[in-house]
Amino acid sequence: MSVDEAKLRGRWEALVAEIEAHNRRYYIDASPIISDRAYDALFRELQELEDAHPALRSQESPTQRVGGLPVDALSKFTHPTPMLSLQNSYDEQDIRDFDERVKRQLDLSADHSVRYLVEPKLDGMAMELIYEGGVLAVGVTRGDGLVGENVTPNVRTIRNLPLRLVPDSTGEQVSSTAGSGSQASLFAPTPGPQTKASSAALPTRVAIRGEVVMPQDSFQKLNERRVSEGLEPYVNARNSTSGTVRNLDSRIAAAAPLRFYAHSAGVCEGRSFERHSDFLAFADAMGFQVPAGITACDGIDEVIAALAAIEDRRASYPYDIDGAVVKIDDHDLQARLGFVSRSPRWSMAYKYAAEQATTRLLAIDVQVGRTGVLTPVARLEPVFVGGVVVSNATLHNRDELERKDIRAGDLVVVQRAGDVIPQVVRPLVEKRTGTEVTFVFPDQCPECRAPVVEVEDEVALRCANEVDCPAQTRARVAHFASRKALDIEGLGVKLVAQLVEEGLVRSIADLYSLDGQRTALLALERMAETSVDNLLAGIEASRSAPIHRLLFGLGIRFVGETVAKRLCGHFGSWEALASATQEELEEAEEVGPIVADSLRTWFADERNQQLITAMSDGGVQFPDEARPEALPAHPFLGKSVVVTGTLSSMGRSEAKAAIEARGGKSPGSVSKKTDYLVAGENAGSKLEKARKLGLNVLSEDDFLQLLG
DNA sequence: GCGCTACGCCCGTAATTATA
DNA sequence: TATAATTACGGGCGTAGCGC
Repeated sequence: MSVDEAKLRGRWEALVAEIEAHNRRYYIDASPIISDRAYDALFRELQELEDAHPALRSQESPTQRVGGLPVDALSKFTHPTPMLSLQNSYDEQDIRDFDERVKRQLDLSADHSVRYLVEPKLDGMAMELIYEGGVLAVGVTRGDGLVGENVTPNVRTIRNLPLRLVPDSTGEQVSSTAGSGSQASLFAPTPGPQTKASSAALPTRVAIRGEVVMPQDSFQKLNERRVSEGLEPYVNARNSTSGTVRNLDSRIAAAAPLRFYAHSAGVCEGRSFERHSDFLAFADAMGFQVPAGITACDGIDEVIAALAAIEDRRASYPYDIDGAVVKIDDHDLQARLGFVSRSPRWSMAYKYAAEQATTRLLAIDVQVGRTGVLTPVARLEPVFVGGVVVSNATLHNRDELERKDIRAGDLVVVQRAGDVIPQVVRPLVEKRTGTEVTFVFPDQCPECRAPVVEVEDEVALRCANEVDCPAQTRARVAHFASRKALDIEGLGVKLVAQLVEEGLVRSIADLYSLDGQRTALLALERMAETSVDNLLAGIEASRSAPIHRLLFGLGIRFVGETVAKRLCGHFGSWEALASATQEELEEAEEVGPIVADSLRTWFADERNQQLITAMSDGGVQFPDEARPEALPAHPFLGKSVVVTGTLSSMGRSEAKAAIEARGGKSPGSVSKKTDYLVAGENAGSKLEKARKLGLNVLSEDDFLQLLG
């Protein structure tokens, strides 16, 4: 590098650092120390410098916050570690139950005080930001929790997040958000972790998770602007946020008042935290905005007080909140509690009661689902509640309908449960006029007129015509094509309905012979060359889908996403699964007699065997499956690791848990299927047997090393 | 009995493509 | 070129029933 270049680079660095520092003061601390004009001058100088010397421009420059050229499409991005959701609670008792469960699982006495953090729960869009070498590399939406969408260009335009991690040298001036009011900040009484955080090393790779929101006042201004430009105002902030973040033109995102608030970490390499509060202090020190009002609590009584305090101050926050989150602060305790399927055991969301409204129930319709279940649906006089206009709501089933005594013509109370799903709470019986009509559940399928059957001890009523009912076929095919199943792009409910209506598709297998039906496809409504190509490409891509998606997509009763993964992980191949006996099926985790019976019955049915053959003939590959995809690669993934003898560093059940957490199994005895034997002190016959079988024997040290 | 999964359902927004 | 239709995706719940 020449002297001149070094000088330019130095000036660039200085400008970037200064502008970002001002950004932080303006957007996070709300205490700017220079005028807008002075700021603009700095910004212009940086832009001119970069225009004159494009080599200087990089993605961490504040000039990148104004948005760049539109992209063609959003790409998928796999989260380094899955983004889970939280278990919900709705009242004090739920929270106390949570505390008791935590103590029981941790073997703590009932009077022990666990240290919790209580944080406001922002109502926006979940986001993961991945920083590599301290620079923002990727922003990704939650998606299905495993794979989200890469929205990096849009995320870069969010003003109150750092494009690169810079330890905060000013030290004490943190987390003084506008609207924080009198509530003590988490960081104020405990300055300890924060100095520690800013002095320690930057992680080499870290995923910062949080929520993207539009503050209420900015949202209103945005709408005023839209109205003055002759555009329709947006209906609510959350959906606008979602739409903006997923916009293909990042200049749109740059013009929108998006803000990011950090709340937790995903993957974190090269840095660890003892407590969640340490992480929050670290995030704060690195230039992230952390929601105001986070409170550390000793014991559940303080938690309940903190929840009440946040609810009292709900209206004073600059953004919408829909509840609060309770987390165990200590990371060791978190690790000991672990996870259930999609949510951690060490955290709980506390959700506020939903806003309610009154409206007229116009009619009750019946829908037929893919399993033939008949579901009554309320058609409502449209009413604005909880930020949206509600006109439909599920009534679940006949029993529910009778229990609530809901009649067509009733005035009813409606809410959005959890602020999302419309729900009919109750009828206003006192407002009845006598013209309301009690709903009589049909005894024929509303779609195909087949008889409706009732199974003893089951609430649901079903259409008996499993094979030919068009409603069931439509729902089955749509389910097969849906995101969590085969994820066939371009095949939505409307197109499925057309395909079924025209007789082009009578079963899932027919999808795989559509290649030869171009002419027929082109004749369908709204289908021209492009759409047909897209559809066929989507179907082609699904031919090599992993078998757990296929299994889930088939819609076998009791086999959902989770169980399908378990089964495929357990059996490894389609053939093994299809030929498994009742007993073999029950050996798989989470599979009991009912699920096993459902599977065996399904595979034994000749029509289903023909279906599989037809799919296979249509080019579906049914590839073998090595491992559940949710877990990161690890030597124990999919392996059977037996522990014997006494380990000095942990108990046997802990060792088993550690193995299982990494995707392995830990049965009690050695067989030729065993991959590793961990031999502790005083190992006996199992060690002998393992040696005889020539298995891998690990010492405790080897084991700990492999655990990582 | 508790905890968890399966299943079904809803609304708003942006993008995309067909069609008028 | 403008409009309409369709898809995808973001936001999760309530209820039933299985597994442990």
